[in-house]
Amino acid sequence: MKDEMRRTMPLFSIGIVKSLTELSARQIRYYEEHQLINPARTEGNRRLFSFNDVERLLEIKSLIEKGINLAGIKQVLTIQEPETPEVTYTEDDIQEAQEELSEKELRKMLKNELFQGNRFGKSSLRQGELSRFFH
DNA sequence: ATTCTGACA
DNA sequence: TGTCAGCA
Repeated sequence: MKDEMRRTMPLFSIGIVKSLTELSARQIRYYEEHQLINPARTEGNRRLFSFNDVERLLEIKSLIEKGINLAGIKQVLTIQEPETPEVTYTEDDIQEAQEELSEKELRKMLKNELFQGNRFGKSSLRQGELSRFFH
């Protein structure tokens, strides 16, 4: 599996992204409205975020914390083109990827979290949202 | 239970 | 941005 595929694969619900980024659902949806991210959708219209989306959100968050407004962020981040018919993932692809999500990638994300100044390991991991990713 | 869109005391 | 409504 190519690396690009690994990070564009739609995997996370907005709930997981909320705990991963410490951003509110309101903010995440708002940033999407302004084309800062373009998460995929399930048949039921639920958003599915990729590693790329989460990384972009973390970048957006850090910029917001530095007092930069959306106009400024749009200048910093390359605006993502809405529909990109590049690659299409079947639900089986997504389901399989969510099950095979490696610990290595999670480490990378957790590392990013720490780098961004967030802290896990505590109550931020409600229920077991991420437990299924640990084999 | 969770997420979605629209709206605003 | 928060939050509540009314759906799916």
